[in-house]
Amino acid sequence: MTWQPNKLEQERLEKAQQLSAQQVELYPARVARTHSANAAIQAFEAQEATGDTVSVIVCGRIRRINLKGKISFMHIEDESGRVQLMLRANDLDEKVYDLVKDKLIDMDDFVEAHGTMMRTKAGEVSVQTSALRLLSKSLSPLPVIKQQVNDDGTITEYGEFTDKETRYRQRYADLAVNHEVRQVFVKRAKVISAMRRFLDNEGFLEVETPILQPIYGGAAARPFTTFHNQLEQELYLRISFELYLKRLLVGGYDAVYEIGRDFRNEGVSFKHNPEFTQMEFYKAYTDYRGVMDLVERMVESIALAVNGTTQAQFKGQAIDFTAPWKRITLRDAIRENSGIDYMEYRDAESLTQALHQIGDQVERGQTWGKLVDHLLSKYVEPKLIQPTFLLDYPRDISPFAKRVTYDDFHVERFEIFCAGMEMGNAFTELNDPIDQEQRFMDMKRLYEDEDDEAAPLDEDYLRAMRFGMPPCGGFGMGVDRLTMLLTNQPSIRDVLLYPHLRDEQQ
RNA sequence: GGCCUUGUAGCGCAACGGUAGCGCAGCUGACUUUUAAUCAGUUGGUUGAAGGUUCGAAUCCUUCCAAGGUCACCA
Repeated sequence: MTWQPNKLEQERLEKAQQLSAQQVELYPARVARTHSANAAIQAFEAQEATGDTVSVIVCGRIRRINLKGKISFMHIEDESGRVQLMLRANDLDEKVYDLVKDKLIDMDDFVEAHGTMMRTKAGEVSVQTSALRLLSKSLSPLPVIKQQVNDDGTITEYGEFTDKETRYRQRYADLAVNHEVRQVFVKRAKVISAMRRFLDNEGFLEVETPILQPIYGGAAARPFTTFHNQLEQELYLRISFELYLKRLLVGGYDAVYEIGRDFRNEGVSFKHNPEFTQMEFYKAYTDYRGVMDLVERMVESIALAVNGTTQAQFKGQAIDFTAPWKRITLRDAIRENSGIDYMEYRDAESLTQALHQIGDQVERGQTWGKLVDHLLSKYVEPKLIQPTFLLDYPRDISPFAKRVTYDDFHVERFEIFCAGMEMGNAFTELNDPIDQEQRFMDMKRLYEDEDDEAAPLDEDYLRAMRFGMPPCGGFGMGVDRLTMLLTNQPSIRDVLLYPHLRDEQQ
């Protein structure tokens, strides 16, 4: 794609040429910043009473220009915020002031300003600028957003850059212009660091396991496939970390976790992206009830670190992460919300009929497990707004979980739901290698019945388990979705810097 | 993949089938404490793409492209 400058860009190219003709360096290498914008203002406010001079060199992108003849004002912005430059013809080299007056230095350029801090008549702390230097010439203008600071300190913005496609494709422009978008990704970083801090403090060891895997597993999803040329080996991008992490418990670690990227070759939606960030942990000598307590505390501590409160607003709903969260069995939740007790219909045929009786036209030929899952996602999931543990899932949709003690149909598994979304999944991990092998076989048969691609059987995982795996609980959580909740962003794309989009067409 | 909605100047938006317009930005000029600065003037368009209907299409029809939403798929 070759660049076709539009009219505005053409004008800027001409300005760049004029600057070069005047021996002004467009992209100098050396910078001499002493203060961030915010630090400069703070330093002045700290000294204001004594009247001492505060000399600064500040750098940033020009976000506002107000030319007023022989005096001009600019706002420059760095990551810390904005600071105003007051530029007087008297204070500056004449040639430099002309660059400003002739608009050869204009909006979106990066500049370096030398000067002393002062307060203007209108009361704004500013840099009385004695020298101004271009740091980087902007050839493509950013969308213009004007800001008005209200009496109560809030900021009203005029002009918008809202087209979602352009914002996602050109995230750099989105970030440069939309301050609140920058804030979202600051919070995202805090989510991850708070999560890591919590787990480290709980004695977990952070590990890294392969992304390129010869056998994918740990979830039911289609993988992305790739190929290693030299080894002539087909490889898959991981769909979960589960099986590799649990092998480490065989190796003798008591508690491990990983935060990283999973890849699933499935549909894209407001809560699905082909690559997404997952956290999984596994902890020996506990079970899914122990995991519940841990997860409640973890999410509480993350919410506090990110927002200073365990309350959150998401899509206009108030969400309260304060522990303890509601706990209800899947069976009860489905019975309460659909009127169907799936334990009264223990095969696919009769459960399908029961669904038809309540007016649900599910297709015939689905497995019993899938029908239960359908009941969950259609009748229960949308109603679970506050964080809720749904416990005890049917065995044949949960191949890695240990049986409950009270019957043969259910396993010790929970999922967390919040704001109508699945947020996490946990088991009392199955550590019986004979039972595990049987479950793999059962799953394989189920998938073959459905003419679906069978999940490959991971012999090495069974080999590991045969050495003995301690009883343990495991947990996985979508970091992107948690970030959505804590930043009140309605789509996963809004918490991913570079969400997946189709190829840009010429 | 199905259905619904959208696509007009750099950005945000108007225009009944009848001359494509407004605000901001841009450009020219004025202004030494402005802050959505103000004032005067002014440039900018193959209306997402390609066909079709019509005397006449941004507007109606068809196909395609892209995005958003929704459903399906997604333990």
